[in-house]
Amino acid sequence: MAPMIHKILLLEDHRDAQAWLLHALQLAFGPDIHVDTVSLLAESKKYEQENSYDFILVDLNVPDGSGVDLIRQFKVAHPDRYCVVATIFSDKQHLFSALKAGADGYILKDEEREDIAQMLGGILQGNPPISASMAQQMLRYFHANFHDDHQQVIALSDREREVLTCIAQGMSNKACARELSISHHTVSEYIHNVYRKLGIHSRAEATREAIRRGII
Amino acid sequence: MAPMIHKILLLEDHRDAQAWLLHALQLAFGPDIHVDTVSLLAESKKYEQENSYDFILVDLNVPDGSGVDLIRQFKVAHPDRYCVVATIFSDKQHLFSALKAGADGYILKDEEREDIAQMLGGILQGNPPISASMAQQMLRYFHANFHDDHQQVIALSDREREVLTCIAQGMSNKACARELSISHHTVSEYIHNVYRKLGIHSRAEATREAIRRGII
DNA sequence: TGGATACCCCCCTATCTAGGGGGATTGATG
DNA sequence: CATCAATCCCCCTAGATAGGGGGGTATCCA
Repeated sequence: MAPMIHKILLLEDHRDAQAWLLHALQLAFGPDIHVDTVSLLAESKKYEQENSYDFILVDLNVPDGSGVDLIRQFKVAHPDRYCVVATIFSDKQHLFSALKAGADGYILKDEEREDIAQMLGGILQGNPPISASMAQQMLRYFHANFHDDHQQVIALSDREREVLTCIAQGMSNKACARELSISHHTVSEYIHNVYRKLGIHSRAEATREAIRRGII
Repeated sequence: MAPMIHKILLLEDHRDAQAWLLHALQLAFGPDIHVDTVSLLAESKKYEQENSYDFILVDLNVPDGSGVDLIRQFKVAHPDRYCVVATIFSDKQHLFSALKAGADGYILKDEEREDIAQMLGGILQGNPPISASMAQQMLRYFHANFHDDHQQVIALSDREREVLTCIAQGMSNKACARELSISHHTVSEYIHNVYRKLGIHSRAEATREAIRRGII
């Protein structure tokens, strides 16, 4: 990852927040960093293309779009450089769309400036700058699947699992039969068994189950 | 969440690590905590059932099984109490299986004792105790899907997306028609369009696409 | 000897898939 | 203003497929 952070792009449309975040950046990375501050998404994407930033700090709601677009552009071009969100949005939609776009951190602007600076600086030691409540959200994401996961897994036979794998990938019964070198009547029967065991009644549900079980 | 932490269960089979973690717990939560220390999974599960702990600190590899089982048991019984992993395993398999089981934190034992204590204590302020490299793993998990996600998303019309949502959940064309209050012939045409746009040919594939796109 | 598993065959009907039509409504563009 | 493209809605037919029911044989293992 980036060993030093000098050249920084800050996307933030509020004057006050600009100054506030700039100060936090200086606290985090020292006084002689170079920070380009822009207020609009379009502007930021242009700057990003024409310069080579070590680090970008991004607000999500800017007047002409979402900072997520900048994150995406930056991370496609520089997957190994850092990109952190600073926002007031604490909902999981904003969080996860930013993370999916490639954000390496997600800070809420209602924190103390010193805390923000410390979190930002931590990135150089490999410590992702993530506000406590956002880290909780991420944990909850993993906890969410756990109920489904550990309840008694209905056992499928090898053949049934193979058939399920095939049809969940969109194969027809005949294709599945060819694949497994059995008759399509037999395939049909296995599917019947799988449906009965899993309590489902259609291929779409079978696909969902297969994905949920990690079979495909 | 738990306002105070008094009664703690520590599952850890190494003598040295027991003392080390006990000390970290005292640094984090004060000297007058009560800590039951056990070395075996079976023992820990028994203790957990017979007592009411505010907090459990769990090693993953104990001689008679995996600490994940204790986490699961504890979190099923007390979803609102804290459970943190302390381990030497830094791979994502161990991490994610612990998180799925319900872990609220994941600490690597090669950290400084003061850092461990600080992370543990942070839980009372809602700050999940997660070692830096493990937090990075979690981030990478979300980044992983981003390539699929941002490649040009084939646009579906509102109606097409609604229909896709229905059939991806396993509804028949007729059920979908009832749901959306349109004729099943129309449903059939929308499905046809969706198939064409997404380059698929079956309901199973439609379900996969719908899941991949986050529609269901 | 029963039960679970794997494999095969036949039947039926309902549904789906893929074509072919026909319109109505928007919004942009010349 | 026309008109063009996109979107949305409806109808029809025909063949393929799926889902549910029945029947059977063979193996392996408790």
